Amino acid sequence: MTKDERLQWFEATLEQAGMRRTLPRRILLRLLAASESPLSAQDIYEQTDSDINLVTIYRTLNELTRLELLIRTEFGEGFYRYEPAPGPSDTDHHHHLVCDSCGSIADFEGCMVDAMLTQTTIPHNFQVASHTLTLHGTCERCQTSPK
Amino acid sequence: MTKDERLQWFEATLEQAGMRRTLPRRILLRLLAASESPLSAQDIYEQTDSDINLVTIYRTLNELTRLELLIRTEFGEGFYRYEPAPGPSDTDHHHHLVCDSCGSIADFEGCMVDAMLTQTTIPHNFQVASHTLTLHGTCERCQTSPK
DNA sequence: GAAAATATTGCAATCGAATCACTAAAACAA
DNA sequence: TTGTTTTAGTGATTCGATTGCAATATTTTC
Repeated sequence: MTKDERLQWFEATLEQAGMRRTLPRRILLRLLAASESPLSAQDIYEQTDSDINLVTIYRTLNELTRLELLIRTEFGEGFYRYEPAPGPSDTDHHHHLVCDSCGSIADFEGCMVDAMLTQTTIPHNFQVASHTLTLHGTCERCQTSPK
Repeated sequence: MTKDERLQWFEATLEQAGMRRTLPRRILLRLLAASESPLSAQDIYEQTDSDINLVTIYRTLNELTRLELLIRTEFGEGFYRYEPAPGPSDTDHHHHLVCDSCGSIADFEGCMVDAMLTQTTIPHNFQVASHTLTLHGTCERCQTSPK
């Protein structure tokens, strides 16, 4: 999914939901799309030099998550982090490697949970819609020089 | 792992850590061990009829988690839930099915993530120590009568 | 393009989960 | 029992996140 495609999808989804295209929403999604790793509300607040009110950031994050334009994940830090959703064609989703030593979060492409699930019996007729997988451990840097 | 084995392991770990065997710790672990699904601090507080101070519950949960006697997980509700750790022989760990409709949390035995990881290249030489997998979707009850 | 309609933002206050500092109490060792 | 150390309880506080309301900005309509 290219950057333009993503933006177009974003605009279309807003339109469809009857929501207005406002500066905070655009700034926020642009920031998230450009980020290497998931951002917290506080991260975004700081990266915008406090131009956008923190309340607006929280509200926007909630709305965009509800529209499934963002994915919200908790990595054991006590707050949520957000990142752009993989898009309607859910072929390229990824998961995360969390370093328990330094807290860094890296992407982990090539998820095979879906393939795995086809060969497994899910109890209670539970209908799986999505999944979250997070690998915890030690990143390369911390293996050589632990903090 | 039987109930007795678990209790023994619990006592031994406390002893080893130089921690004392106190009533709150025993009550708390007994409650968690008896529960079908992960409990929050608030859950425990209510189930003990407020006999144990909430601060003590939080502190105890943190300590037991640090000793790896408990596992802490966030299921998207905004707070943590706790459950007994699978034990030193990490063969029988499980994951969870979270119903996005009613919020129920069920266990999901038979994880094959570890097996999966042996056939996958983890980027950046990341050393995996553990993982968390949560399946979201709709439980049987909510499929027939959605809330 | 200007004005009306209404969605959205910002501010102040608030909530709820979780933590801290401190004192009182309980568990263990001698 | 006595003394030492850990642990529990109390009150205050922090921090992430939410809410009500007035002010503002975006879209719609003329």
